[in-house]
Amino acid sequence: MFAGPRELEVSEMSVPDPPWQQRAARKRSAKRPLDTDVIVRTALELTDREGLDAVSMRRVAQELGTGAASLYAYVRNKSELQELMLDLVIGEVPLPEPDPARWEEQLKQFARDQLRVFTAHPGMAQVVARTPAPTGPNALQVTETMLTLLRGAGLPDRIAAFAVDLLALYPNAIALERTADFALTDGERDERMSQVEDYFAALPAERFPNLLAILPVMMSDEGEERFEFGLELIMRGLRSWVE
Amino acid sequence: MFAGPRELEVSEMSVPDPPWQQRAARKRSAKRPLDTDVIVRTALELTDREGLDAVSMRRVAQELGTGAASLYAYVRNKSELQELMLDLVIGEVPLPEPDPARWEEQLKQFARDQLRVFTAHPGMAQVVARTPAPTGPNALQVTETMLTLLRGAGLPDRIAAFAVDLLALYPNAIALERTADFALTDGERDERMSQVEDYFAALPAERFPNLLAILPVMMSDEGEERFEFGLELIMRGLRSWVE
DNA sequence: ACCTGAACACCGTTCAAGT
DNA sequence: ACCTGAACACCGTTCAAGT
Repeated sequence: MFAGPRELEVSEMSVPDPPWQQRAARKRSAKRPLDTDVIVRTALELTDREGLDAVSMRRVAQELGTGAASLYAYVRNKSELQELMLDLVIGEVPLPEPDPARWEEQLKQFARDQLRVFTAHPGMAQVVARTPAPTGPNALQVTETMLTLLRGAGLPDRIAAFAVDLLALYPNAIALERTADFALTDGERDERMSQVEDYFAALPAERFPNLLAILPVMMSDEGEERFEFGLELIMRGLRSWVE
Repeated sequence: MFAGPRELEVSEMSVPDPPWQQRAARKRSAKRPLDTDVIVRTALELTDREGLDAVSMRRVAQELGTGAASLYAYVRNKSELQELMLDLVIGEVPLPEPDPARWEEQLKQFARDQLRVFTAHPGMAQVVARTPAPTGPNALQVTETMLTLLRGAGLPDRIAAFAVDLLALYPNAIALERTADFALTDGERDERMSQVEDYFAALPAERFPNLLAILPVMMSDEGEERFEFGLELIMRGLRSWVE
């Protein structure tokens, strides 16, 4: 496995090159033989800038000054590359020091951090949705910590096992929603938004009385409150199983 | 808009052609000019057989005996085609006659039906995740009915607005998970499963004590109970907001 | 032993040219 | 007015041929 983001590489700890050497340094790094790590990081940087859909084997190779075929020496296929990217991303979710007394707040914060991290890497939430059970080292560490909190709270093992799934599912589903329109420009987003608003407002009141009654609430811009509502609902549900 | 599945077309109500006329009938139908409806239905049939990833504009056109370019007279682009497919699928979710006394059970059944329908059309859950707010006629009807149940239960409008989102999000996220490995053969699925199991079992006990303690529960095949747990959790959470 | 150009079998979308 | 062949600019992946 490649090094997760919590481990610093030697190169990251050293002093930066002075400006007059940077051109040479870049050239050297371009000529340095590939390895899995640099491929995965390059793919992730491209994701951050242009979204996962723009990350093709060809684009990543181009970014590294080589051809797509060369990547296949280090990565089985595109799907494996995405799973490696995924574990790198999961590694950015901060791990709390489990404090049984604050289990609810710590689990909520976990979910908030997960949402934040996946929103910063547009499209990576799709990879989670496609990956049955993430088994990278960072994913395992996250799961272990969540289980510590859930079992420490006094939840039965069976409930804890279900809950750990649910607590990963929810922020990921929201991240999926929030990064869905990443490819759209702000103008296109606004246009779509006002079109939807007009369309809803024009619905026949006799067929959609509840929808129209609730329209102002649905259209109000409270994405964050909506997410927090879901978290609070999950916590209230979990509390009911604490023995 | 094209006709939803709840409306019968004339052709569907008529008696089937006798066998000796069917070849001619098929030929005629192959020559009949395209329309949006037949394109959407063909795309959905292809999805059911081979999964959404196999549904390209070219494949759909081929199925209809024409070229991809011809589809663009009836459908703006691939994304619009998928949104039309989505509303057709949502139309398969049965609408209950709202009974305020049974709001919890009716909402649960809604979620179960949504999961079932989206599992039957592998990949369509991805389209939901990508579509900010489905606005097709069938989607609107589903939302209206859910809101009737939620408001009828005595939930405040704000909570009802949040809850209707959550109640669509959850079965969809599970459907996404369940249809993720549609492209895999049964053999590949089993192989992956047993690999994951071996991998988990080999983890160092001192670093992952909770994960290992809970492994039997996580590996037990209770996907349905897991889904029902989430439903029950949502209901317990919602109950706490009933005024 | 390692790397890669070129090829294969695909994409979504556009548009000039046909009927 | 309607339809579509061919083209454009892309894909993921393989493999023979090069160094």
